[in-house]
Amino acid sequence: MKKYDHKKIEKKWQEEWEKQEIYKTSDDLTKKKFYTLVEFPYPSGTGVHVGHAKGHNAVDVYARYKRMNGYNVLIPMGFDAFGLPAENFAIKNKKHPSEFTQENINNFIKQIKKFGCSFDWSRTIDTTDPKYYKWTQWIFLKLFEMGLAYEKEAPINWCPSCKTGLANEEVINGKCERCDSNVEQRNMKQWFLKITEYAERLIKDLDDVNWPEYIKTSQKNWIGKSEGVEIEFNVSAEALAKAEKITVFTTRLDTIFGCTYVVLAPENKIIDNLKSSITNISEVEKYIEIAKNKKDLERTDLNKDKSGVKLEGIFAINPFNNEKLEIWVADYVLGSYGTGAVMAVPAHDERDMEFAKKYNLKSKIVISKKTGSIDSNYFELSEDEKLLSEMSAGNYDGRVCNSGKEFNGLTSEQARRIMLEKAEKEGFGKRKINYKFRDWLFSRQRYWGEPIPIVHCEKCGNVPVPENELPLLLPEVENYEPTGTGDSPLAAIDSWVNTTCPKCGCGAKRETNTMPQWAGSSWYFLRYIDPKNDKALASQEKLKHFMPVDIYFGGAEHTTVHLLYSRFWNKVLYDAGVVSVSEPYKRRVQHGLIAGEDGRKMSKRWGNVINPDDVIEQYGADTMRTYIMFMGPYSEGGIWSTTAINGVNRFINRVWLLQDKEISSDDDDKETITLLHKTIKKVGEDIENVSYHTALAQLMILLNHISSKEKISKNLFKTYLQLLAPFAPHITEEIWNNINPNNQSIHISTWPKYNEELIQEEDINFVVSINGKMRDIIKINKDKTQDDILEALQIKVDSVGNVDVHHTKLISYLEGQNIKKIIFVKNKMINFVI
RNA sequence: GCUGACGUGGUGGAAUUGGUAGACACGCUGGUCUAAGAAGCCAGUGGAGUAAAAUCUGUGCGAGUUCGAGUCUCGCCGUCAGCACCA
Repeated sequence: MKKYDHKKIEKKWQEEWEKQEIYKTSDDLTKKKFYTLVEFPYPSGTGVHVGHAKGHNAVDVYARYKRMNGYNVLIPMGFDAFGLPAENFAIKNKKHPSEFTQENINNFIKQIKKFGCSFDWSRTIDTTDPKYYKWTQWIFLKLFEMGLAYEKEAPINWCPSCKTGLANEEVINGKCERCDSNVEQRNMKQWFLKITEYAERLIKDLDDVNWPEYIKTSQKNWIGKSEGVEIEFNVSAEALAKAEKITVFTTRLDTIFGCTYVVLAPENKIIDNLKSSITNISEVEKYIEIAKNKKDLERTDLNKDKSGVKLEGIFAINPFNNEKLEIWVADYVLGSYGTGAVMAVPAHDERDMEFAKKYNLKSKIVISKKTGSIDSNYFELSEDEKLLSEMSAGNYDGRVCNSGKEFNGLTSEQARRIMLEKAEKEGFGKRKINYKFRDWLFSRQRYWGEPIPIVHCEKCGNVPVPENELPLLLPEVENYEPTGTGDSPLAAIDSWVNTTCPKCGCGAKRETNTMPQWAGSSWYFLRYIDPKNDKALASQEKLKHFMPVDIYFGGAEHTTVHLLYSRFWNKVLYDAGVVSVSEPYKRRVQHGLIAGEDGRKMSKRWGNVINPDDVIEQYGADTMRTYIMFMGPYSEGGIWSTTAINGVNRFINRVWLLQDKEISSDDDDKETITLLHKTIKKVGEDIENVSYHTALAQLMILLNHISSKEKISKNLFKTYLQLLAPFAPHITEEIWNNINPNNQSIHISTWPKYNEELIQEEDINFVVSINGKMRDIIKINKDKTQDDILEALQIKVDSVGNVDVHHTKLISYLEGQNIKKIIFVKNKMINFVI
């Protein structure tokens, strides 16, 4: 047999498959569908990297397996092409970003095609194509119409280097996700999407999807649901024009009798209302000014010393016991969460404790571990430091004490319920749910994004661009550079900005901000279903048929960004009656990063980047695909190894050499048949579980076995090729055609079935152990009883445990011993306890 | 700090319900082929021990449950990921 020439053969089949259109998804809605998806790439100038190869090949293995199982598989590929690199390139080279984008897309297609994946290229999408973003804009109008898109002046995250606003999801540890610059706060009028309105459903519907638990937990943490109570404290002061109240949010109403002061965030507006009564107002204002000037990072640094100022001359009244409480302003309380005010209970909260210690404030224990018998009054914090630090740390539930007859002795949980009832009845408190995450900041001050289809009219306010005027095209602009003033480059094009109001016809101005990069990817999975439709984002019928995505492959970096945003958009479209499922992705599989050979993240800087093109050139796509899938569990990362890929290349070449075997018309021997059926079962199950590395290990075991045979049956050979076909599509197709000339492609052949009866081996390895230690293994027919085994071992045990043994290996262990017990597990083992 | 996951040879990693630990592969060692090398192919490969066996020991550390623990329970130690003053 000639050496396997991967260059020639892979090219030949890639062309042949494209010609025959064997991977084209049928629009026949009577066929059972299977929708496999992988995140679409951003077409960067540097081309594809091994991360793409990992995700694309993984989805392809799954798709090929499902296709061979008779499904009409949808496996599309497209490009998420709006974004800063193209824009930065445009700024530098004074060229339109679309030129650069198009070049990169073409290059990506060329490179990805070399992987040999079964993507249906006729469905390719590009988020920057006006025919595509027409529908991105259409969805925005839906959001606007439904009251889910609104404009508001608010402090937002601003990246000084990218010169644009950012969503909270794009800020990592106070830094811009893209460029790592420190993010600043700016007060700006911006567009927001009301994702918080969907918070509850975004949490609850996670119960219905097959996702790894850690992603669900991450999303839940990000949303940060917190159930608690808002309580109003009256403010008492000498000279107050009108009655004022401070509302606090707490999840620990059961500790309210332990409240010894109230803290306001520096941003809390109520301070203005109380101004006239605060005797040290200048000191307070000075503190607020300092706090405002602090960067977010400084304020949220846990290690920093807590600071604050007492508001002299005024008090808050605890509505439960009418105690007069000091009021403080301190920047450890966030203005953006809850009510911007908290009740401080130093004995049961670590942060309050730290603050109280610093300023020598009082504390009181109101939750006891035991029965509520602690009966102390206020005491100095220094008195029992150990006890206090124990109680304040974490969520300390126990029994209520020091809280009045009405409540003492209740469990924390009971107290929360009964106290809330009282608060509601007397009108100073109500149940409240807060979420950590914020509405999605949706406007960007950059050029290369979808224009927001809104017109600002002095008379009519914000008016949507009529649907029939979509797409609202990105205008040509002389300068792509962001202005940095908070205006996008679009604002400089007077002819575009000045327009007429679609409602009243008066002169009006266009919105000049663009959408963030996340917009196009928030719904792309819907467009693949019907990519050429110009009447709707996709036809209702097709959406109903193909949604949801059955399995979605991608990277771990999208856990709380893309995955959350796209779930939100899908739900909005579900509510709008556009899509028929409320969760877009039934199953999610995430993979870890492949690191360079030196163990570091692949980067030009380290010179450790592996380029898929080079790997394919050297070994072929089949070897690359198989190697990446064999590296280890798919969800884990891994370290690239040029020696390990050699091993896989050997495996592929040994498959090629199977053609040297004589093909026999006889059946294979029993052992081979058993192993074959075991392999069919395991490979199928492992692919379903995305445990590709163990499927391949099994295929290697079978190959090792048949390599030792002189002859193999045609059926065995064909089946083997089919099992390997999802991983190594080219070489299997070539051999398949060599042994079955003019047959249809292996990739649309029917996946082999296994016979459960043939898997059962007649002879099994039966373990004999003494006191749990393995001492011998005997080969014996299956389904033997304990007596059969004893007989086979030539062992007799009488009723009092005396043993008569002739089995040579066991004599030294059992002779003269008294058997206390025999444990027998059918078809597995027997254990003598002596 | 909190939450979650995980600790198995020189390396990547296997191991239904607790029942032969280390499958498969890399690497390494020896052999074969070769003028030589590369690539193949054959054999070996957790550690200790032996001429070879036998045997002992072994899944981060320490205890426990069990006839039997990589797997279950508790306590440490370590690694990774997410969150990070959210009251």
